[in-house]
Amino acid sequence: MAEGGPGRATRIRNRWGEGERLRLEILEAASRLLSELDGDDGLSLRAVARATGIAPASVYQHFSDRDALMDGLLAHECRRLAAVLEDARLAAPPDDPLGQLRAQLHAYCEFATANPGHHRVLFRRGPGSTEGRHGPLRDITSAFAAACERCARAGYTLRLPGGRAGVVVFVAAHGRVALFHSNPTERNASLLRPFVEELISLVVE
Amino acid sequence: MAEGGPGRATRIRNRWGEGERLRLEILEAASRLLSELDGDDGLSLRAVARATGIAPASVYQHFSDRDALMDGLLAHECRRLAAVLEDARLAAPPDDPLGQLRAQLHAYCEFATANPGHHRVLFRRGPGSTEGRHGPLRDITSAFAAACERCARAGYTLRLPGGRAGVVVFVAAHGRVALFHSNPTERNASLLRPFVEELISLVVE
DNA sequence: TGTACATCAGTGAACGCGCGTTCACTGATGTAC
DNA sequence: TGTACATCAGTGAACGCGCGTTCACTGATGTAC
Repeated sequence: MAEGGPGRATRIRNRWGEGERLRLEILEAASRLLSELDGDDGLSLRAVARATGIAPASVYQHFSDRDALMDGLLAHECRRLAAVLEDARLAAPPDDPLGQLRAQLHAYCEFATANPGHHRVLFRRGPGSTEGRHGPLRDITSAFAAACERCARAGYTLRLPGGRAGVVVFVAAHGRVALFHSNPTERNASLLRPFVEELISLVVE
Repeated sequence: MAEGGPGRATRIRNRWGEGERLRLEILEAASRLLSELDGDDGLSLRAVARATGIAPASVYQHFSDRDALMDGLLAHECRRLAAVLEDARLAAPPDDPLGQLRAQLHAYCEFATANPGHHRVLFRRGPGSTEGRHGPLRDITSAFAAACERCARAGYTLRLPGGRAGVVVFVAAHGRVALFHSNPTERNASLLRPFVEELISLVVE
């Protein structure tokens, strides 16, 4: 073993024909690592390999280089966040679109504050190549825009046209989260809920 | 010379008793480097030394280690941003507090979009030690809160109490800037002005 | 059934690189006597 | 005035480290005949 020290998990190799499983194992290990790191510094290819319990060279069977690994991780985290938002919407009453918007905003803030590393990976500048690679932004903003349009159809009066209210409210929550992460004195998750309520009060009625 | 290659500027050493000058030269070189890097990756102690035109070891005469250098750079950039905001306020008519608020918001966005690296350094998680080290946040938010309170005193009706309007408006602009930096499709500075106007329209009157 | 070969999942060791940091030093400029 | 010494600004070379990446390999499992 190249590195058998602490942190190197023991692992039984996948069976013949099941090598593709390792790809997901790597992404899940990287995701786990992000939770422990609370930031994305130190998220090296070698660290991911250690967390997965494999040799660094083995990563190259599934990702052509470090950038490809990070792109894969970005896509993985995009799916996770999209699921969180969809779950929040489904958990709110189906006939309460404002409640759904509120629930999704709170879910976003909770995800972002509880998972600093994941949030960082989702919203950071990617490695050069714009090709075929895009963050979670388009899906998220359109989700919030749609939520606001449902509110408008249900009779709420919004103070911005079309989906703009949703965009503004999400962007503002994103800004609050960014400050939560960047400033030690702002790292208090209980301040996020009232902030979100303020935002909603600005935009609706 | 340890590294005489390209990037190493020629430099005449400071005169006897003027060694303190180098401290500022280092910070200014680091700041210049941030402009070229448009991000804070690659902002190593050695890269700063190269940009300053000195040997890496010489940095240690003014900063005890890399973290101290970064703290010094943070303070340096805080002063720059504070000056930008103050200049914007002074450039607006003294009897137009709403114009001052608007000017400061636009100035913030312009600084942040034109200086990605500087913005990143200002709003990122610092090196562990919270002691004696704080970002520009407190000064900025209180500046915007004060701007909003001036508006209220001048007769404008704000839809949030006290300085909250200023805080919300700044946080939302910060969120918009963060997306500008994180998402290639959002890197269009001309979209920031209408966004700021939307924010102001939400909060005032 | 046996056996030669192909394919698979993954490894171990090495490479060159830039990094942060240390340490003894160099040469110029000041000061004490 | 000269001279020994102290202080100053800054250097050069080396250290150990973790990194991304490459390459020939190993051992197990499948397949063709």
